[in-house]
Amino acid sequence: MKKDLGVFFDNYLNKQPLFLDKKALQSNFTPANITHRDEQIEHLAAVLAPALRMDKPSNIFMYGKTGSGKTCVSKHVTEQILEAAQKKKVNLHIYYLNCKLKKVADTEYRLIAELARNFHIHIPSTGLPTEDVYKRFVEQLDKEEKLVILILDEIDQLVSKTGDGILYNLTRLNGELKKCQLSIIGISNDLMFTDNLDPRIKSSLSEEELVFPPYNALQLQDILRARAEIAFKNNILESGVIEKCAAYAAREHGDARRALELLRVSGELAERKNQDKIKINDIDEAEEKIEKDRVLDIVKTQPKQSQIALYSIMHTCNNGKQIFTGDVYEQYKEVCKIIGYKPLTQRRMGDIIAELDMFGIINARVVSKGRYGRTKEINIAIPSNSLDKINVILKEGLGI
DNA sequence: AGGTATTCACATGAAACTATTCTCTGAGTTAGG
DNA sequence: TAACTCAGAGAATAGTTTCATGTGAATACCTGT
Repeated sequence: MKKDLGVFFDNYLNKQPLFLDKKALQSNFTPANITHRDEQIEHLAAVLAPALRMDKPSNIFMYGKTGSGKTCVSKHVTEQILEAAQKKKVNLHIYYLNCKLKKVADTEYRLIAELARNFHIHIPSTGLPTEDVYKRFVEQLDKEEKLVILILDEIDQLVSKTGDGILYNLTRLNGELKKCQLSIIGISNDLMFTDNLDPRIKSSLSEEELVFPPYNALQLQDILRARAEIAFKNNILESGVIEKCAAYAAREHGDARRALELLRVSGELAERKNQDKIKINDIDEAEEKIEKDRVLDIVKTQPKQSQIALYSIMHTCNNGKQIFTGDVYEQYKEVCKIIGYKPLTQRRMGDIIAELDMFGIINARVVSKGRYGRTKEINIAIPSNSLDKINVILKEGLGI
């Protein structure tokens, strides 16, 4: 049976959109002027400025929680300095790499390979010793006189995963380079990151440091207003909307990214409901939706074994009773038998449970029951109204 | 009663293993001169 | 003899397994009063 959607689409097109330019609320948007980050911008610019005279800028380290403007500031400053360099005909290259990107830059090999690819060297995704990749990279770099600034975002993730050898190698690279010079800008979410770093690396890498304090609610409001100006038509925000978004995000260590997302999703919801204004309770709805989508997305993209684990947890966890690792493992083995999967070891199970905990899908807390051992106490952390949906997804995915 | 020793049921760590994907190298093969 | 083919050695990586060691506190076991 085919339903005539013509009317629906006509309605959609006739509708006045609330958005003028949705891009301004998306996370990769770099606004022309950044609010409340003047100090950091100036500092970063001052550190990088020597590049315009072909002097190597100091390495710099930037700390700050997520959504405190680190990436934004660095992009802003580097764009401008690139422009200036072009005018002055300075051979300056700037590369931005997010070390968290799976399959792109999350290991030493891939990081260097990705850099090398920026210089148009073909590096295969595997098969080469890492040393060779370095060699090829250095060769290419050193072909002409130039300055390279490397921005490594979320560098803490990379180091915690693969150790600090990469940083050592990178800082050492300057010694091997004859014509070319390399500066590193490290960006980290973890404020304690350099504490457990080799002191030599630490000193050479953080010649300069830049701290990004979290935004407070008022600053978030300013940011939101500036972006809303670009993103929305005039007068479609009910009063108090900005304030509430800011307040929500301020609660979460001043994460501007969250605030913007909240505003965007609120707008989308309002638009879908054919409202001509964004109302305050759209925000609550938006927050719920964001959380729900996040969880759903995680559940869907988990590997099968994790899904089985989660399914087992959900089915052991009936009627809110306390459950422990052992219970889950027993149930898990049952489920595996039913759907014909080879069960993993309990050791692995423990890790999977820890992963699910990290995602915030479950809460797992180590408790000691004295004589009766030590284990993890597990609770489901999903709001009950999306439990059913997740159950369906899991059953579908596992073919039960 | 108060103190210490045990003991449980896993947690947590490190290293080794497996399977897959992909490269490089050099021996053997082929085809043209 | 140069070009080609192809097997074998070796890397990177994700996901595990194996082995080893750690651990918080309820209980069992003393000990002296």
